[in-house]
Amino acid sequence: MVDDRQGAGADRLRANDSPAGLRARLSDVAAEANVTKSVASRVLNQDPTLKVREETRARVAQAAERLGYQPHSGARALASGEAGALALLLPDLSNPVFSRILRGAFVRALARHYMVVVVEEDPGVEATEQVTDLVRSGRVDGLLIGTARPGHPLFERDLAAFPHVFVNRPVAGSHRNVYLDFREASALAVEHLLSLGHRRLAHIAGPVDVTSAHEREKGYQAALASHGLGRGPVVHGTFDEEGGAEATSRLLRRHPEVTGVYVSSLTQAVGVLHAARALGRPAPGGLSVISFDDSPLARYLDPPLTCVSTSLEELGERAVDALISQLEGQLVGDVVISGQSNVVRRQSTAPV
Amino acid sequence: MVDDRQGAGADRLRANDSPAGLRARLSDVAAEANVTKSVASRVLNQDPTLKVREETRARVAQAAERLGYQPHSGARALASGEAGALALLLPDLSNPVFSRILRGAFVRALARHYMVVVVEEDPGVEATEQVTDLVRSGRVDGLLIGTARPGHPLFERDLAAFPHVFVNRPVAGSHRNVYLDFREASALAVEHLLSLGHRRLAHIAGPVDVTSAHEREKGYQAALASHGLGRGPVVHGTFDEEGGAEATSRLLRRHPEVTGVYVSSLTQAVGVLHAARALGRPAPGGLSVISFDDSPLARYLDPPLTCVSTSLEELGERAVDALISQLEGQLVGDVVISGQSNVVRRQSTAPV
DNA sequence: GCGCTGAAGAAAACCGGTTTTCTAGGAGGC
DNA sequence: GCCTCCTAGAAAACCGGTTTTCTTCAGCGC
Repeated sequence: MVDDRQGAGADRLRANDSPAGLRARLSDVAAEANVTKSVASRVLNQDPTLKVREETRARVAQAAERLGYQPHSGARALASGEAGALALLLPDLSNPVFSRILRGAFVRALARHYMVVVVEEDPGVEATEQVTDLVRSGRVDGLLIGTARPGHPLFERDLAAFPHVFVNRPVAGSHRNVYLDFREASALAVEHLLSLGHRRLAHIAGPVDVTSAHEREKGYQAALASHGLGRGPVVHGTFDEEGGAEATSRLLRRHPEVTGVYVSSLTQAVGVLHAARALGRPAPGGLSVISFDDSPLARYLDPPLTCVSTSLEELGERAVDALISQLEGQLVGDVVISGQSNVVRRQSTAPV
Repeated sequence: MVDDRQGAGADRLRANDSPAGLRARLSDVAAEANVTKSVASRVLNQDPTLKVREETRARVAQAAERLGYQPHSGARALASGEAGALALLLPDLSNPVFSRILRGAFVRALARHYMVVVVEEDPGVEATEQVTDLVRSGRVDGLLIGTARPGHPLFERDLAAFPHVFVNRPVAGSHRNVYLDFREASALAVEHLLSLGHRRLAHIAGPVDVTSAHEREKGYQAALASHGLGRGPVVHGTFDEEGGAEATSRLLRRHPEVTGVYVSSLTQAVGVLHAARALGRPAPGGLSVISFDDSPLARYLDPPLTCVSTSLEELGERAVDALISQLEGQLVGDVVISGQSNVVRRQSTAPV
């Protein structure tokens, strides 16, 4: 019948498919430069094993430029096995701590030609499944895990073999941690309070099973010990305003003698200021309050909050670097970000 | 030579390539179910044009289940032309407003089998380029644009033909807007102040070129007009604490007679409370303050902030729905989310 | 004059799906 | 008994890259 003619027609149409269409394909670039796909690909990817004349190389580069060539990410992922994307697992996006980590990770990843896919671990179990899918569908090449907790379902899986680093919340013995020097930061906070004459200190910590919070707590105790003050009181609360407020009322009930507290996070500190006020111990007169982590908000609280500022953006950046190193085959080991913390004095702390 | 043997060996190896390897491929599923790839694919994707016995269908489903089959996203994107991902463009992730929109979008997208890729428009120009790359590399199927401003570089491009909706910040005449009923929310705020006896009101607005802020401003004026109060004073400020504080001092200098203000955003409101305090007009006695948008923070400010709560998560959800409809070929038109706002009374507003 | 070697690039296989086209076999109509 | 039509599925083309293998040709030594 007419099958043959149709077939030929279709073929010709396809072969002629003008590069003026929508996107330029690699074959368009190759045709424009009078080379084959393979040469075009290898020139554009700087394949060191390729031998070409400089002139040809230039022709390909110009053709790509002229056509505005942008490789199809799916095709590339399929052929090369690399997705060019990283997943970042965060517990809570509404917390500025994590949006700052995200920002750092994002910018750094972009500079290194990777995308970042954010996953918020909201509904617990579902997020795990989602991450599994992300990995198994080949959408990402590695995981930046900011949600680590002991016994987290993620570690039960076979994902252990998949490239990953732990961001902010270290996992002991993993040798894949990127985190702030919590000891250092805690020492600064304690020393600030001591320098104002406070001797009866307390720590309002985060949840017991969050390692980053636990590190701050240990840093606090270590700092007290190094000043010969023995162990100090600690109360735990969730990482939000309510957790801070609730912990404060527990603290002041049990330890009314405390005059200075070091709070584990800024969101908690907002609740601490509130509760202190409500309990007739407004900062700084009734209680000196210093918080881990800074943000523009801190300046506008009542009273403006003294903080230990941290470099969360750098945390995100370094985590991306560590993960990419891992993808390239080098295991990096733990990365501890030190020497970046400093106390920002505002009005929530005062001499005794 | 031995080429043939090697070739055959390689082929056999590949053909035998056990599904116990790493990922199950479609061909593994097909082999397991004793059908061809095409049948397997069409069964799993519920192709309505496929004719198969129910029994075969079940065999394929079971095989996929047994092997834990997850299609390779790159391969699928390449073959089908659909990436299965949407980009969400946001101006500032550290602002909880946007993280809530993101959360809503994320959850909804997931339920509809799409990923969300977030892009923060930090460094201005670069972000535009980044979005262009995202689109042209076929990584996303559509754009959720939360960064619209008149004259934004994105609209100059040929992206107009690419599926997109505007989230939160409407663009007049685009017929692709998904936004809150700002008029309604502003009316509630104004009426709340009026109900407390305030008659000299003012509005602390966002940047002049942000349409969502402009809508609130118009809503404020409309509400005043509908109560026969003529036009009220408006001062503009950036969408952060400092912008709110600075606008407040300008306002109180020019209009000291004002007793109630409606603030365009919660971050600004923090600055407003601060500035009012600093200027000897602490809320609520010196100035009643009501803010657009609510958050847990508001409860813990001093004084706790009266807010018009909004459903930003729903905004994200509806935007995703609208965009997916568009991908499916139906142009939806503007979506205005009404009837969800209500005033949350706290202590920053009081009778005159 | 001839085989050898290396440079420069062409050709083809492959990644893992989707989608279109093709075909074997059985039922039904006449 | 033969043709047609339909069902159920097989076969193959294609998406746009990457990567491995092959080919051609010039220069060289002898």
